[in-house]
Amino acid sequence: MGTHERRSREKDELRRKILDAATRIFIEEGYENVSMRKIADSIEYAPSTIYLHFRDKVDLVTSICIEAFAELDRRLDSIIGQGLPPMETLRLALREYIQFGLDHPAYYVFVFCTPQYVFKDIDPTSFSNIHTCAMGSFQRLRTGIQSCMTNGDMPAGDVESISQSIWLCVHGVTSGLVVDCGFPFIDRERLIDESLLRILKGAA
Amino acid sequence: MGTHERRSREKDELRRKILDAATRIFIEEGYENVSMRKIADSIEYAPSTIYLHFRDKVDLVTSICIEAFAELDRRLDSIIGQGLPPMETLRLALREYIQFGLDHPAYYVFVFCTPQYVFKDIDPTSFSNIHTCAMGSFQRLRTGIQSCMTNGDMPAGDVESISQSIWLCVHGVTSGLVVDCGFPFIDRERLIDESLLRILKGAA
DNA sequence: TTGATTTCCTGAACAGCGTTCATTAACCTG
DNA sequence: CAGGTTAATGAACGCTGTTCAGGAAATCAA
Repeated sequence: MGTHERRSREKDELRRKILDAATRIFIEEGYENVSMRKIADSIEYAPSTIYLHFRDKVDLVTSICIEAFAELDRRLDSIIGQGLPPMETLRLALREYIQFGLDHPAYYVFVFCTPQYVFKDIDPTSFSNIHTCAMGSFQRLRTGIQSCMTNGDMPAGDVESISQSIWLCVHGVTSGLVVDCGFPFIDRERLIDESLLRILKGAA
Repeated sequence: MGTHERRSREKDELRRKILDAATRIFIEEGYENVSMRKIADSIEYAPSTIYLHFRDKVDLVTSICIEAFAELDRRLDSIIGQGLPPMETLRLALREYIQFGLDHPAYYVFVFCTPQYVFKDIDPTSFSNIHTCAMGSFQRLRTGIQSCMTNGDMPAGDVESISQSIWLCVHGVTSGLVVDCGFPFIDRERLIDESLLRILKGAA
């Protein structure tokens, strides 16, 4: 009696359809412009149907972001796995982090540039889920810094403090370019590369 | 015949009342939670009256931010005016910049962390006004860097490139702490101070 | 003191939003 | 086929920014 299985498969398929439709809108127009009605229209269901699969809009968009940030972790792991010198690995990984932000502006802004008051009256678990996204990547940064110290490329010191400093700076480069607040930046590639060199020089 | 003058004074006063009411809500609840109806209620006017003084919500909030960032420029000028060594002046000014962001989270997030798609369908002049805010402060940074080079504290180089790098990093520290995306940061003061030292070390 | 004119302000309306919930329709089980 | 379960919906609630025809009040000219 595979009825159960088929039903739950159909349920998963609809969930997938919702996620895909929402992702398309989210990527193109950002969180604020994702609307439950737009999603529903595009998959030809009623808006209320979405609530059978997601608690609320934040829960839906968070699910999208979790998938995307898993992709970041894969990219980072692929760099780490190349067995390059610690300092070079670190630089490439940070470069990849920035590139990920530039490639997925809506995701990056939603997770790292959206203040809490935008998520007024939402389930706290939805909120904490958002930041589970980032913790995996940060753990990789911490490990990378540790390797640099062990290898003698960086003076021994408080790994946590240095990791957070470096993340803040790299986050600044990423968010500054992603948000694009109308500032007349110089050539992107050059700005990113020179910024990274300076950030690593400051830590070494 | 001071009628004209009185009338235009009354007009200014109402504009002021709107700005003050909006500022209160903006500070407490952020851009997204500012509503024309809330503002109107709190000053006992009809929502439509606000549109006689401001083109739209973005125009209103932008006016608020321009006032606030003028305050930042004053703070920076007061530091610059102390005649300290260039490097020390630079460090203190950057510290003040970060502090300004922490003191005025709603302002900082609105100007520097809000992507363009949030301002969909708005007058382009409203948008460009937002970033006029920041240009003054950035010009001061550029001058400060130039002084450091002239003084021999920094190797001669592309002032624009270094200024933008440093701003991106300092912006990262500010926005990272202001947005507070749930990350377990170490002690704020220490994180800020150590980050600043590393940023300046990377440029020197 | 009139009447005309300008200025200020408003109420209602439009189109959109996230979300809830009673009700219906479809399906599976026995 | 009856009973029960599940899926999906339409209508509604209370918000949002914004527009605009119309009214009220203050000013000006005669």
